[in-house]
Amino acid sequence: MKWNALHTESCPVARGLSVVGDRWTMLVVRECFFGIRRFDQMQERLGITRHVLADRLRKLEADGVLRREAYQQRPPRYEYRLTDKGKALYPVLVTLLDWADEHVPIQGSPSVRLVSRETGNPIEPKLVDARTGHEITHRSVLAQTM
Amino acid sequence: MKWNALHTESCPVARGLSVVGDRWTMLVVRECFFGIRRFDQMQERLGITRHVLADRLRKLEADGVLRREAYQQRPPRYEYRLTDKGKALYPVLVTLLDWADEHVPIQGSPSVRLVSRETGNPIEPKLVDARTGHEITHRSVLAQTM
DNA sequence: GATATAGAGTTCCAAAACGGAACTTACAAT
DNA sequence: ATTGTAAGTTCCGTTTTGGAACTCTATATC
Repeated sequence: MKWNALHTESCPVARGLSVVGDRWTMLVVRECFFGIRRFDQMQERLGITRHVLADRLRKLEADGVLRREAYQQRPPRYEYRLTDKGKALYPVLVTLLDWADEHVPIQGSPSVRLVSRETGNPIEPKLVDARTGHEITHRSVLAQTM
Repeated sequence: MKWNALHTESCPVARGLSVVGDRWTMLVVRECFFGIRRFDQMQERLGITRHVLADRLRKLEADGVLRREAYQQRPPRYEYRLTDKGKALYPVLVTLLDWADEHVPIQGSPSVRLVSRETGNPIEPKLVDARTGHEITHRSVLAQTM
């Protein structure tokens, strides 16, 4: 199976990965959540090659995750912002961050924690069912094809 | 920056992606959650090349996400199972599934829904703070380096 | 006894993606 | 005239991937 064929897969996990499932894409999205909007800034912060960054930005725009906006004319300059679809990736980013923070530690390096913008209190992510409030685990839940 | 350098990055998102951030890895993990444990079965279901699958399984084992276990001697045959670290990836898989189900639709293809194993009721994933129960959004939360 | 099947890989090759560094284009500032 | 800024593009050598065939050990079948 070619990679692009994932786009047409019936499994939503595969379809999701067809958009964000490569080495750099989620890091670009992360930078956007950090408020980084410009090409050069992303390139320097990520250490990604300019070629690959340009390619990822194009794809993310084509997929509707980012929006390309001119912030000046003469010379034309563009910046990238998350669309609503892009912003909806936040839970994916947070669960990944939470998993890695616990399971892919690095000694001596500063860790990251999530805090409430309001209270400053630390936040502990937990995935629940919106209706019942029960935690979602692989034991309590079943994926069902409709 | 080389890909492997991500392992030593301070950002947990980057470290997480150094383990699961490629085209196939999360799909292999998905298969494991579905109960698929054997090489040939994964290869056929995923349509991945055998070469790449062997490589991913090796890496996932090295990273402690999967465990390789002999299920017979003569000839030696192995299967792969999720470790606790691997099982902890479930929320990442679910948030990705949920995002794609809503934002990367495919016309005419069967959708997927999550249901409770107990009640059979549909489940709607929501990421909350375990302490307060408040929903986690990019507006309410701040990532802070410690 | 010869052949087929199973299962977990390995090997080989051509095509695609990636990393690194320099180059382009359009303007502003010194 | 030269330097700086910003968003890319171009070129080239290395890595990774896709695809198909092959290996190796053992059991099952003709």
